[in-house]
Amino acid sequence: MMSEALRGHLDALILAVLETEPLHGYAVMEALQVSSGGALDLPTGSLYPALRRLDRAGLVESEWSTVGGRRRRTYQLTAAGRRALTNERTKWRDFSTMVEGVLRPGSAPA
Amino acid sequence: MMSEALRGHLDALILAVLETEPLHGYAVMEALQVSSGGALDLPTGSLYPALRRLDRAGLVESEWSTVGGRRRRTYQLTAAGRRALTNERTKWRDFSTMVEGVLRPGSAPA
DNA sequence: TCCTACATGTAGCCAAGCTATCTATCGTGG
DNA sequence: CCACGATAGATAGCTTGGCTACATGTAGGA
Repeated sequence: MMSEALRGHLDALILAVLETEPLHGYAVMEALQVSSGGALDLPTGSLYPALRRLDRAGLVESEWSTVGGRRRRTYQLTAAGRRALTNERTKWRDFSTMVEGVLRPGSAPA
Repeated sequence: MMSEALRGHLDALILAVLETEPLHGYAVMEALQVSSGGALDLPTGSLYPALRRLDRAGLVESEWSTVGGRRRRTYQLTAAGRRALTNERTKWRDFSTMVEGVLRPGSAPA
C-alpha cells in the first residue's frame, strides 16, 4: 500500500511501539495497526526480518515463552534501542520538515 | 545521509520543484538544495535516473537546448504530472500523519 | 472437519537511491 | 597555457530492505 514510502522508517515505528512495554512479534503487528489507525497492515515477511535486524543491531533483545500452547518471542528495547528511538524521532522531524518545505506549493518566481 | 529515508518520496519532490516552472536537470538539483534549506544534496546518479523514470511514466516531458555551449535537457510537468503531484501531496500527508501517530510517545498502557 | 486467528519464520524478487566513473564546455586564477 | 571548479548530462553496478509466497504448527469455533 504505502510500501515504498515506508523504506527506512519501519525500524523507528517498531522501536516506538516497543517503548512503552515489551511485545511479541504478532503483538507488535497489532500495536502498529492500532497506533496507525489501521493504515499500517504489515506483512509478516516485513515484520519478522525487521525484528531480527533490530536484534542483531542490539536495539532490542528477545526472550522465548509459551502461552496457551503457542511459542512467543517477546522483544524489549535495550538502552541502545531507547537512544536509537530518540535519534530516529529527531531524524524523522528533520526529514518531514524538509519534505514539507519542498512539497509546499508556491516557491513561485516572478 | 538520509538516503534510505528518501525512498519513494523523491519523485514527489522533483515534481514539486517543477511545478512553478520548467527546469533542466542541474537546475532541479539546485532548486531542491535551496527549497530544502540545504538538507538535500542529490547526487547526479540519483537525479538523472529519477528524471528519466518520470519521463517514461509520462509525468514530465523534456526538450533539448544549448545555452552557452552547454547542452541542456529541460523538463516540464505534463497534465498527468500535475495530477500525480496533487496525489503525492495527499499521500505524503497521510503517510506523515501515520508516522507521527506511531512515533508520538505515550500510547502508554496501565 | 475446516476455517480463522494466533504465532513464527525463510527464500527470493524487485525497485530505487547511491557510488564511481565518464564525457564535455566554460571561466578563472596561477 | 594549464589546472581546476562549476556547469551539464549520463550510465553500470551495488546495496538495501520491504514484499510476495510459502512453510509450519496450535487453538477454538462453526
